[in-house]
Amino acid sequence: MATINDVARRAGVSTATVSRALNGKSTVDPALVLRVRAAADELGYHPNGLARNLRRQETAVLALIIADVENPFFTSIARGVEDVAQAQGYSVVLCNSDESADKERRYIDVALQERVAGVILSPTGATSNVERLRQRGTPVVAVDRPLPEGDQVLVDTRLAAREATEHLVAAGYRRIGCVTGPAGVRTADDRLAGYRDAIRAAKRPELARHAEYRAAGGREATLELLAEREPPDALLIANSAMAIGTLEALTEANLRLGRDVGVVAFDDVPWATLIDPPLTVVAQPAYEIGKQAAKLLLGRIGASTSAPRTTMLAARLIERGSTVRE
Amino acid sequence: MATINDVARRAGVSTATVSRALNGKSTVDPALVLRVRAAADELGYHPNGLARNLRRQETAVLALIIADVENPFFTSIARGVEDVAQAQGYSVVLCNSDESADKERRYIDVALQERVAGVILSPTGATSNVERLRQRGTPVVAVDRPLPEGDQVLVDTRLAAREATEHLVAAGYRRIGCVTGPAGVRTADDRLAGYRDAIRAAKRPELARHAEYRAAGGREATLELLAEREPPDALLIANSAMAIGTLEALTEANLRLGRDVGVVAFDDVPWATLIDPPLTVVAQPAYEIGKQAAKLLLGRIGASTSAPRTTMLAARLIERGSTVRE
DNA sequence: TTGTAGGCGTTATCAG
DNA sequence: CTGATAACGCCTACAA
Repeated sequence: MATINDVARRAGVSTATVSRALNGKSTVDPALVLRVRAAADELGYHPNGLARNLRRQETAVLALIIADVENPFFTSIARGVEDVAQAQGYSVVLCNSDESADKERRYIDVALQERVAGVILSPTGATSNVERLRQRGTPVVAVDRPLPEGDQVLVDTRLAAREATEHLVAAGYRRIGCVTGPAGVRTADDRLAGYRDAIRAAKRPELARHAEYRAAGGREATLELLAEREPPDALLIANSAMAIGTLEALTEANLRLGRDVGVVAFDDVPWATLIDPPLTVVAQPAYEIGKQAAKLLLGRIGASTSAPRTTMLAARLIERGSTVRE
Repeated sequence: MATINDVARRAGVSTATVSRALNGKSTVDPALVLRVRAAADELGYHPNGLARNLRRQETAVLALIIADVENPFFTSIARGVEDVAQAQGYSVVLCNSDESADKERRYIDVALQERVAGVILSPTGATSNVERLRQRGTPVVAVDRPLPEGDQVLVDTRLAAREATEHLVAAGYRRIGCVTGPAGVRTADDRLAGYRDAIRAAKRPELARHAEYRAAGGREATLELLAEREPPDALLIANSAMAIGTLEALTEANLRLGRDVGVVAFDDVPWATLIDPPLTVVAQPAYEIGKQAAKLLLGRIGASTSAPRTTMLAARLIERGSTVRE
């Protein structure tokens, strides 16, 4: 495998000149630049990034640690991050923590060892993981879920849940239930809190269940609620994967969407308009979250630290047929 | 930032001993191991992966370059790769080539520079990109699309398209159309070829369109076909994103799925059973593709080269209501 | 403008 | 069993 030495020998110059020529330093004789380039091409030379980074003490790589690669919400964030990072010459390494604090810790260790320039993550909640990054001085930005005293890009999800519930009240539903994610996951707790805010203000009974952020979780929680003595006639569902389970459950129970049971779900998915009636959703600006987080992170890299910054984005309720009673 | 030297000094031993102790070499006095560990903890020492890899001339990192992070087919592959890689102590770096040969080249350059242990990719078709990896001796495995004379894990997508089309014929549809991906993308061409195989055998008219592998592409191609003087009464759609566009187009045109226009789409998506009638699909074993590819790649790493291997997996037609005429 | 040489942090080799 | 030392490949003062 060709090294800078081989190129230098072949071009009849020193390694210093090769380095300068290939890195576009202006102080090199154009004729030499040509000779070096030719030699490099002939040898199929690719600079060794490991050596380069070791020397420079920096890597143009960002780590993005998300809770679920199969969740469109997170892949949208990924694209936002990627687009901004690419434009600035950074690569993005995508890691899947799978909602597990342990996997998160492992990936943070990798990030630490590989000396990435910065980390964006949706924290599982184990703050000790993030603490290690901070100790080392690696910039961190949290997305989707808060990070105490850290940079973060969030959605006001409690407010969004409250508005979505108020919408159900206004649409004439009387017994409104909520299926949210696992207790302890901050977005799940916040959405539940927002639901409660609205329910109490409207003086309605509370009907809530925690479940895994997956279709199976949504399905079971929904079936449980439907089996109550006084079942709900509307549901707020905390993410799109769970919504799939909920819709399955309603079909099984022979309940008509909208007419029998109104449904609002978090996250605007491409298939929301394909079902009948179309699904009312709380659209989160996922791509924008990714962009903002990447910008914030890149701003932190190589800059002196300053006070933590929180960017709060708004979600948007998109009313469709699934919350129309008649 | 603490280095191995700091730890050595603090523990009162040499750097060599620190290295041996932390890497679990058996030939170290247990008492020293304890002292070293303590010193490392106190200093918050994380070994520098760059230096380590530079020294060892190897990295426990795989690059996975896929055409679209937002396509569930590819994220499923990613999980398959990840699960196998994790179990063997490898990390996976996910890169999004976005169906662009240029981005693909850039990511391959990064992989080359960072000296990853191996690469898994869905080739865009520009074989020159892969050639660079080969020259350097970096193992490569192609997924989803073929790589001339290389290791690959593929689905017999031509056969699958043929069977899906035959299913439409058997279901009683008469004018069967096809919406496939961009010309030049191998899966798109193969699915079109499979469609043609069946159409010719059945002596039916051919009605095909190429489009982008996205909802907008599917929508437009479908509208075009529907605007023909003799429009199709059934469609084979080459991926799930395009299927969304197709279903939108049918709704706009007031055509009932199944009864008026039968539809089969590639890739089994979670929402396939939520629409009415449920969508007939060609299910590809995406997770399995990822697993097989990772196993194949890991087998190549550090092993002597041998003849290229092709693993061909089968897709499975799942018949649902969207291909029932009455 | 070019070359020489030292060092980034680690691990492997070779003595002791 | 432990320690000194030489690389790994690159970049960048400093010197010429």
